Amino acid sequence: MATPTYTISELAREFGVTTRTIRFYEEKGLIHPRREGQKRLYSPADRVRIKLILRGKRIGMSLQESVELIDMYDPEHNNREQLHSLIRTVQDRRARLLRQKQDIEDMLAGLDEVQALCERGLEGKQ
Amino acid sequence: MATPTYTISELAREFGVTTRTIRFYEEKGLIHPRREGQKRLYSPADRVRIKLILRGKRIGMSLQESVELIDMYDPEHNNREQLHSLIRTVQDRRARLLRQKQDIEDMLAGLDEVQALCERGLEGKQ
DNA sequence: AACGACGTTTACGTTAACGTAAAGTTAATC
DNA sequence: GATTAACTTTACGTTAACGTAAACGTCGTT
Repeated sequence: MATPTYTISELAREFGVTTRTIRFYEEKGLIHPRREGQKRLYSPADRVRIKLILRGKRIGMSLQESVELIDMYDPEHNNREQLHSLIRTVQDRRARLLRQKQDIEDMLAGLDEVQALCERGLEGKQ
Repeated sequence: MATPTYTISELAREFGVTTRTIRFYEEKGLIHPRREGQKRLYSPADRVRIKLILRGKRIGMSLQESVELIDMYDPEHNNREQLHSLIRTVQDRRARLLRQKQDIEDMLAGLDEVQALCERGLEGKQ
C-alpha cells in the first residue's frame, strides 16, 4: 500500500487549527508539502512535523524554537565540532525543560491546595 | 522588624526583566504597588505575584491566564455555586498542566535519543 | 551648581502568530 | 451549466507583550 497522504483541511481538522495556520507554517519555512497541481499534499512526515510544532507551542516554545529542536534529529552534522556543539544545545534544552517541568509540578501542587480549600469550604454548607 | 520592601530596579534585577516589564504589569492591573511620593514600593506580596507571573510565562501562559490562576488562591468566593465552579476550573487547569508535563517528558526522551546518537557519532571519530 | 544614578510619565514602534476578507481556480454534483 | 465545496493567492488587520525614545523630577555627591 502506498504511504498515506493528507489534504490541508484534514490536517487542520485533526489538529484543531485553521488551514491558514498550516499555510503560515509553510510560509515560514517550517514545512514543505509537495504539490499536486495547485493543491498541497502532505506526507506523514509533514504531518509529524506539524504535530511536533504544536506540541512545542503548548509549552510556550516559539515556532522557531520548535523547528530548531525538531531539526536536531536529522544528522546534517558530521564532524566532531558540530556534534559537540549539538550536545551542548541539547543540554541547554534539557535544562530549560526540566525547569518548566518543575514549574508545572509546583503549579499542580498549588491546584491541589486550592481544591482542598474548596472542599473544606463546601463541607460547612452541605 | 518591618516587612521588607523593594524598589522597581531591585526586582527587575532579581528576576532578569526590565523595569518597563514591571510597570507594564502594573498598567495591565496585575500588581498594585503602593507609592512613596512618586516612587513605587513593592511589598513581598507584590514580589511573589511577579514571580508567579513569570513562572506562568515560562510554560507558555499568557499574563491573563497567570493572573487568573494566581487569583484562585484568595477566597472571594463564598457560596456553593462559586466553589463548585472554581473546582471545575481547577480541574481544567490540572488537565492542561498534565498534558504539558507529558509533552515535556516526551521532548526530554527525544533529547536523550539525540544525545545518544551524537555520542555514537563521536566514538567513530575518537 | 553640575553630574550621575535612579525614578517618573507619555507615546509611538516592533515582533510573532496568526485572523480575515477579497477574488480567483478546480472538481464533483445537481 | 450552475452550484457547491475545497482549494489557491494576495494583502491588510489584530493582539499580546513588551522595546525604545523623549522629557522631566529627585536625590546624593563632587
